[in-house]
Amino acid sequence: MMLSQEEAPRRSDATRAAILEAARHRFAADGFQKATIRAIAADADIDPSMVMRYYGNKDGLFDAAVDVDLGLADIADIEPGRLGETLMRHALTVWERSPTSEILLTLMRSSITDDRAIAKFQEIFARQIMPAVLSVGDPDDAPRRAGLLASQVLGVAFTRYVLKLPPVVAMTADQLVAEIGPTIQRYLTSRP
Amino acid sequence: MMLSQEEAPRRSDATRAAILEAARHRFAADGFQKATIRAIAADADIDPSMVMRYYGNKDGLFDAAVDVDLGLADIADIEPGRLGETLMRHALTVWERSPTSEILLTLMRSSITDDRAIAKFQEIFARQIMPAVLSVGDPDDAPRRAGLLASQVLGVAFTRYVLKLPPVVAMTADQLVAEIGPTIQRYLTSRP
DNA sequence: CTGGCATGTCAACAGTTGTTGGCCTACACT
DNA sequence: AGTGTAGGCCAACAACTGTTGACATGCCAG
Repeated sequence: MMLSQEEAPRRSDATRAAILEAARHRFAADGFQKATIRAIAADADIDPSMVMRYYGNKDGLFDAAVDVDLGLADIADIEPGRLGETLMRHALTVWERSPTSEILLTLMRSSITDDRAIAKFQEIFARQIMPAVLSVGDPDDAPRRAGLLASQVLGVAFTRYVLKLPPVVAMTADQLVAEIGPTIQRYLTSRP
Repeated sequence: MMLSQEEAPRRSDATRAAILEAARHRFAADGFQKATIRAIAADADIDPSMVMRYYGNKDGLFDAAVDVDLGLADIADIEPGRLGETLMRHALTVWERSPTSEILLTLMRSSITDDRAIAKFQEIFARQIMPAVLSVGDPDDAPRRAGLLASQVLGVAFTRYVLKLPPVVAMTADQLVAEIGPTIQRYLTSRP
């Protein structure tokens, strides 16, 4: 009995999910190259060939594992004067909450070595960050402001979660919001 | 006849240098994992076993290839009011001039996947950036200010040279200095 | 000239990788 | 109950990896 033309629940859904979760962990910890299908399969407690069956190849698995929603849809509702502060706090939350943080770490760790990850990052920038910035301030100037925003937010993420520079790690979320929030605010509202 | 106890010029110096240059290129382009000794040797037009002979193993080659001077020694000479502007321009220069830029790109591309690169980055931060920041402003507060500085400068490098986000790539050096210089200035002179 | 030694080449090793095909098992439908 | 099929496991493949050792070459000191 076919329930629907698509999205039919499969008996293997649990396995698929286990693979995906293990993949996210491994990719986040090791990056695309270093994360092996064998290790992912071992974490998920299944056979490596299962990964191939369900996701085709390693690239397919990566694409499936890396899909993220930054939650920037309703940026327009934020009080304009508190944009920087609010966005910075939101960024820290997103970066410190699984599974989103694992996906972002995965992309960062892999972008270093793989065009796949760079492409995905650019897609996230174009499809989530740019539209959000478009909804505040001068639309024509949105790319420049979005670029500046990304340079600061990703810089914090890189130094705090990848390089783990001691002073950046030591700062609390409140401190980071207080220090960097104003920067974000200035970038978002600056004129060309 | 032994000329000296160390640093004697060797007949293989040219080969060693060729290996190092090829290694820098490959590491910068591919990161530590993806860059293979065979590829590096092919670029340098020598046998892979030569790499092993002169640098021990892949780790040794990486250590030898990744050694950088950010040129921050005389930061104290900069006019205090123009610190941010001057440092931002200096950073862009360093990141766009070989071979320093290649080394930094190498570290960034590899830090994603390898603890070696992270350790080297932390060393550069501790030995070059921290001392520089120590020489301006309150020494007790230097780590925090250096951390903020690094988060913004590395963020620009990451979005401009690794992710190549179009708006960040499109900006000229002058534009970046004008936009981001004030941020650096504020971070360097801020109070805790 | 002749020996030794640094330099370089060649081939092969052992391990790991992504990937594939064959086979067994157990569920779901008639 | 019987059967087709999806789910899962095992073993193996070919390619590639870092690394090693044996052998050739040519420079330089004696």
